[in-house]
Amino acid sequence: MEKNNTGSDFLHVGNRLLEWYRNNARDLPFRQTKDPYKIWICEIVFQQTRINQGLNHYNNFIKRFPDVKTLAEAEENEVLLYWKGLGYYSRAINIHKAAQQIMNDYQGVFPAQYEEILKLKGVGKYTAAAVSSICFGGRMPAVDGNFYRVLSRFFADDFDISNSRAFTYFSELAALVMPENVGDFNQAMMDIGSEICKPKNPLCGECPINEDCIAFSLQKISDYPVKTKKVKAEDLALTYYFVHRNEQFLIRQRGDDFIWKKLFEFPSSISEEMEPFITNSKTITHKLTHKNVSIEIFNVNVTSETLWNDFIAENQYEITDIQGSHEKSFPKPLENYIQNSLKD
DNA sequence: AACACGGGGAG
DNA sequence: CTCCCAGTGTT
Repeated sequence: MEKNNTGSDFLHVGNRLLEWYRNNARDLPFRQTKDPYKIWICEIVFQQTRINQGLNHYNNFIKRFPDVKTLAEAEENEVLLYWKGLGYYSRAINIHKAAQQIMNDYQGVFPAQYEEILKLKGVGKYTAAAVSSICFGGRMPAVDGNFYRVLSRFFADDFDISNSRAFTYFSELAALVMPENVGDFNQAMMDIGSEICKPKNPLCGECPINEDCIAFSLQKISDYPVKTKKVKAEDLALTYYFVHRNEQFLIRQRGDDFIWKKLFEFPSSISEEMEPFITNSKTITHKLTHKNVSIEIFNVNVTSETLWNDFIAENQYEITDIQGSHEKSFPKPLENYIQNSLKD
């Protein structure tokens, strides 16, 4: 029996995954490069994000910010603009800070060591393992949701993936099947997980390792992975005023706490004198992972120049053109609201 | 150790 | 509707 350097009897499994990957790898823009900058960006973009959902954002981002230096020198708001609609906006803030870290702490040269990559803002164990293995021959498994699913099924292992020790636990399982080429192995696991070993209706008949898959042999695929923790969404009610005059409207930038970090929004209140200018209101419901958001937006058409100027003087709102609003990063529901207002 | 953080697509 | 996705930071 062949053994790999962990002493396990599963070397052939890793090799079958690599062979499958050579013939079935998805043709993705970041598959033709080992530029650590591009691999890093793609790892961040695709955190908790399907490939189809983030592909345009990735391509646009790389086109505008082709290297670390360009990104580090950009304004944070422009980085956020390229992240608009992707969600988890702290990723954009951190990716920008990390670029500046690389300029300041590593003379602009992307660090090659796992431990150094891990120090970058927004880079955790998964991303550090992925970048170091794909670009620098590192040997850490890039344990993500795909690893949890593939390995829990392969070993029919009921370890709870919502347990905070799951990353370490499945890293050890991964080491049992990990071949010499860890970079390709990590990418092979991602593709197997998304194309074959899918959450629902997996294509076990086409799986290159189905002969050794215990859950498959037991017809218990749907029992894995085990995940006990359920997220409950709470209600969140927001009120906004779309205060506009002469094709312009008022906005302000959110803080870096709570939801929609650093994105722009409308005023949450108006003065009493403004109330007569409210023409209508609209309630939008929007689902976030942890919140059911209900947004009531009042349309305020300020026909009085005096009141418009007074309101702006009394508050620190920014004035922006409705036509040019695509140059700011708004939360998705507000983005949609602005787009609809353009049609009127 | 537990929780917050977006948005979209599949079933 | 529910689940889950190339996870990380904070408390």
